[in-house]
Amino acid sequence: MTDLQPAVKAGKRERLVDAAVQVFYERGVEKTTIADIAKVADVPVGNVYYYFKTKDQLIEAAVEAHRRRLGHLLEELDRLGAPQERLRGLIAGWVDLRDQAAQFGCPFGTLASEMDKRPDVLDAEIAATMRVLVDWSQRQFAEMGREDAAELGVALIAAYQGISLLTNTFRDPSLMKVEGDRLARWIDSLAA
Amino acid sequence: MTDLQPAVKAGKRERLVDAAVQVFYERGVEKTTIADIAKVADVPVGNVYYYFKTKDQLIEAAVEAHRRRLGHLLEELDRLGAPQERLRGLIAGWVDLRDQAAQFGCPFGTLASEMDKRPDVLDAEIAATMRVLVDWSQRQFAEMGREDAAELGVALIAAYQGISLLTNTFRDPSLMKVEGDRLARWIDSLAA
DNA sequence: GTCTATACCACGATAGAC
DNA sequence: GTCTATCGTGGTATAGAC
Repeated sequence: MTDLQPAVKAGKRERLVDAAVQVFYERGVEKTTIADIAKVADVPVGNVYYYFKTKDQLIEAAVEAHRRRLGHLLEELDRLGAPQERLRGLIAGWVDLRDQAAQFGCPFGTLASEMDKRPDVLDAEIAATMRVLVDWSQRQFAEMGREDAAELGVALIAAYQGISLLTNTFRDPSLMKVEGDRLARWIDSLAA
Repeated sequence: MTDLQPAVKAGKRERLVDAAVQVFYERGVEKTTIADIAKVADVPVGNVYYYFKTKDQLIEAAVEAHRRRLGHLLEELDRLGAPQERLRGLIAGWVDLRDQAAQFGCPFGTLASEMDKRPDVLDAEIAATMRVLVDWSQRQFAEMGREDAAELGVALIAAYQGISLLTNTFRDPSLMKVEGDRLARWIDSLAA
């Protein structure tokens, strides 16, 4: 927050956010208690409230963490040469995490879905984070010379969110693999 | 359950299930209280427990209701002539409900997503219901002569689940419309 | 800044009168 | 079968000692 915080404080706060991201993902936000997060972060329960006054603030911090993580991933992908390669790189990352998806779904999509039902948390933060991903995809399609880049970007992210849900519902990681291969072929077929 | 129940009893039970389906959808399962459902169904709170001993039983009844509703929808679509027409009919239904999707997401997808986080409820029921939809889609693609019907059926339902999530996250019904049109064109392009 | 003990409340579920 | 009143549990949040 402000400058020059003692290292210990920064460490605890960070551990709490990391724990929140993890436990929200695995157990769901509604079923997660502050005590669950405190335990994983190895911080006494009451002390959590020194860093986050409410559970909602912890959720917001978790969303922020997702946004940062996503930003870094896309920076990595931007180093790849052609837009097709970057898109295929994104898909490859999804397929790599297919076992996780089968267990818990998409780390951010499940959060977005749950947060829609929680009116007090700012949807704006969730939507903005999802938009980072959609915008990036649309930019790649545009660089490929596609006039319909806008709808293709949406379609790609939707395909991922949807196959994450099905992979999770059927607990079958191979669904993600098959769909990833199909999407990669589709992208190659779109080259202008 | 057993035969020859008085009409009044059947009426109340049915009202409770209808209310559960509606409120679970709009407010989310975790945030919904028995009192919420009782109120919408116009049944006194304590009386709910005469029909359903636990909240989980109410959830199971709601899933069952989704399965029945889905079964009827697919029967309707089966009356249409060609498999392409049936698939386009399915998509048209999704697009018609785009405003609802923007508000609350896919009625069944959001439930499936939430139930993954609730270990006590039988996933089997959820997966079986989703499978009805996937199987039906795969059958249509197979009738169109596609060898890859299995992956196309999964891809179609995933596309719908994903665009429902994005439509909801961005609160923008037009996303569903644009993706629906794209999917319809895609299906036509697949005709053997 | 750290941690324990606890206030307070909401919800699921039950007891028992009618 | 119907309904009211209430219990018990568990979770968020706080008070206040250290």
